[in-house]
Amino acid sequence: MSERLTVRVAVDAPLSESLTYLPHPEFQVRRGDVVSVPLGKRQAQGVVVAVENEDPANVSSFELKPISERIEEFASLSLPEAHLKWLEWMSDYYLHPLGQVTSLCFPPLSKTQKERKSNRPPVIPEVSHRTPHQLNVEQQNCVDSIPLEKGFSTHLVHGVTGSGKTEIYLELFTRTLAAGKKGIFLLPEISLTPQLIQRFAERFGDQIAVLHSQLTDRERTNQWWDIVEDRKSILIGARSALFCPVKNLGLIVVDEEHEGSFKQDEKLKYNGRDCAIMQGHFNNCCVILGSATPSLESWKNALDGKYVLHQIKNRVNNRPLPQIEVIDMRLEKEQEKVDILRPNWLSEKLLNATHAALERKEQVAFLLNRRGMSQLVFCPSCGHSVECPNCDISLTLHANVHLVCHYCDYHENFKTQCPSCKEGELINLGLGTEKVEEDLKRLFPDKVIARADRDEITSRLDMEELVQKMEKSEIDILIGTQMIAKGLDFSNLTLVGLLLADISFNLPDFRATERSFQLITQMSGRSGRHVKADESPGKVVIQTYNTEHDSIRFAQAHDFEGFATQELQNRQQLNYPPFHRVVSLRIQATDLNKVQQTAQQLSLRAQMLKEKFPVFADIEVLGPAAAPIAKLRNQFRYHLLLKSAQSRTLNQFVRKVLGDTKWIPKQAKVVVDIDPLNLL
DNA sequence: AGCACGCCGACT
DNA sequence: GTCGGCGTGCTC
Repeated sequence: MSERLTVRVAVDAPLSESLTYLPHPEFQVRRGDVVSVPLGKRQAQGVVVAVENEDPANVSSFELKPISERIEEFASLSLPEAHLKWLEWMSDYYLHPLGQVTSLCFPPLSKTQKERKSNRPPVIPEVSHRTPHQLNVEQQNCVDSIPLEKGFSTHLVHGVTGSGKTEIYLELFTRTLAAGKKGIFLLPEISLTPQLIQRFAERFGDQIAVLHSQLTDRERTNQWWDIVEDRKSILIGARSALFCPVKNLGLIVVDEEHEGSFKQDEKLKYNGRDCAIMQGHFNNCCVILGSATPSLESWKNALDGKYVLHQIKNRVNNRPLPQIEVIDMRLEKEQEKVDILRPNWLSEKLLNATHAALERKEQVAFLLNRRGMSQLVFCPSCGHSVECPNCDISLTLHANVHLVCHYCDYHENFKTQCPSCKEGELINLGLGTEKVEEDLKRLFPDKVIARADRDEITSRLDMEELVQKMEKSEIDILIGTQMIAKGLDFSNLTLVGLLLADISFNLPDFRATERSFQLITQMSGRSGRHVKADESPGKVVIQTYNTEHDSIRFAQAHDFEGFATQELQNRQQLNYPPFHRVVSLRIQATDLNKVQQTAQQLSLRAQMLKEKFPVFADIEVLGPAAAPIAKLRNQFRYHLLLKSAQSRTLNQFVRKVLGDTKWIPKQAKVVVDIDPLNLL
């Protein structure tokens, strides 16, 4: 058989390999081109990854089909080589089919020529230009020490809250644009606030595009083309913005790099921060990670010299750091003061501080980490608690009428009679934002109280409205979850109360302490951001049952480095990240037996590989064990944890353990999570 | 992911 | 008889 050209295409289907096609008779394709190909009985979109001579050793037993067409819209757009390399790395590293990785690069709708009129406010606010602030010495030194022209390097900017990191980023983007290059600014979804976008708009006018989950498909598609067709130069977005094929990339900034929400928890389980660094690597440009509370992973990389460390130790204009007071709720409990007006979740000191702040016409925020608390509806006479029938999770009471599962969509009406013993009356243990709001309204009847949580703030417009009201001081007391702990900047907010700091101390998660430290530090950073150097600092009150906990001690002293040193020691002793890498293999199925059996097989395969290949000898295999959330959406869950000092070895090991996956029973599913953050 | 095939229970 | 449920298998 004579040699002929074949085309390898990564198609949008869960296939581990790309498929081989024949070239189209009328046009040539090159690597990176976007094409439509026949796939079974349908047409699928795909990306050409190679054009090569047919491998004679690998002549297939079936007729190859030719490519159907080049997709019109993308005819002039080929994925840049650096972007393709990055996509291939993603596919390899996270063990996800390349075709499904590449499919994330494209916008949800097709391009339209004519602009339709929309009632929605514009994605990019129209604001007048504002001249940049003069950078202070620390900020200027930081900017000057980042070699934008010199190719790939990663920089960790550790600046205390309120140290003006955003001004540094703005200046770096200004320089990038001046060099004729583009930039990406990556944030956790939750920090992608109107305030932030506005600051960029004031500086860069119509040079910016934005991609986040609150956009409609049409808005997203238009923003995508604005960047791809070079009408805009700075892309601001959540992790998925990395997939937009930005040509001529000169800078990537990842703000709040410690945020766990950079990790996608489903499908392609990637970490936006880590992938941003790899994208910088393939594009040969600088990557900046910024945080007031760097992740221990990044901190260790900085200590090891893999990242360049830049520290900003002072707040702008030498504003003082807030004063953090820790309240021991155990003592509060013991005192049992007869005070009908004061609910038991509120300490006397926090109540007094609230009165004082409100009298000075300043604003107060209460933060409640509801997700970490075990909300429990419970029968005091028989001990029964109400659980979700689909998940191994207790239900949460809303508005005193609905019982809701926060994991699946299950909800039922709340009846006070205990369904188990039919005698007791169910009571609500634990504290929710709704209860806090109710109690505060009673305590401060003439104050305006607003609540910010998933139930109250559901859209971009809700958030914008809330922010505006806070800015105009139309709100006196703000109650919120995580949502309000990040990035917000209100000049009149001088008191922040963290109602229960003990968020996840009891969760089986080695990162609980780190998360707690981050939350306290970030939250306290919201307080008193605009007091002058000689004024009294903002105040933070932390209520806890664990006053001596590392996360609280170090956060109170504003001592990140002390905390990191201590916590790194703990991690090293237990072979946890950042010293070792972790992979979680989760087995799930509707049938518990099937799950246990598959988990057992999986663990057996792992043990055998360890014995057979000496390179895998140092890999730790933990489990199999029931996952902390043992049942979710009617599926039972077991997991295996793999640990190794070498990410590369671990990757190879996982591939071998899974094998061709034909051994996995049809009813069961094995889910791979590389570098997992969520171990539930 | 789609899409078809195939095997079983239920209906005009 | 055949309509349609979803378990299983395949896509160059």
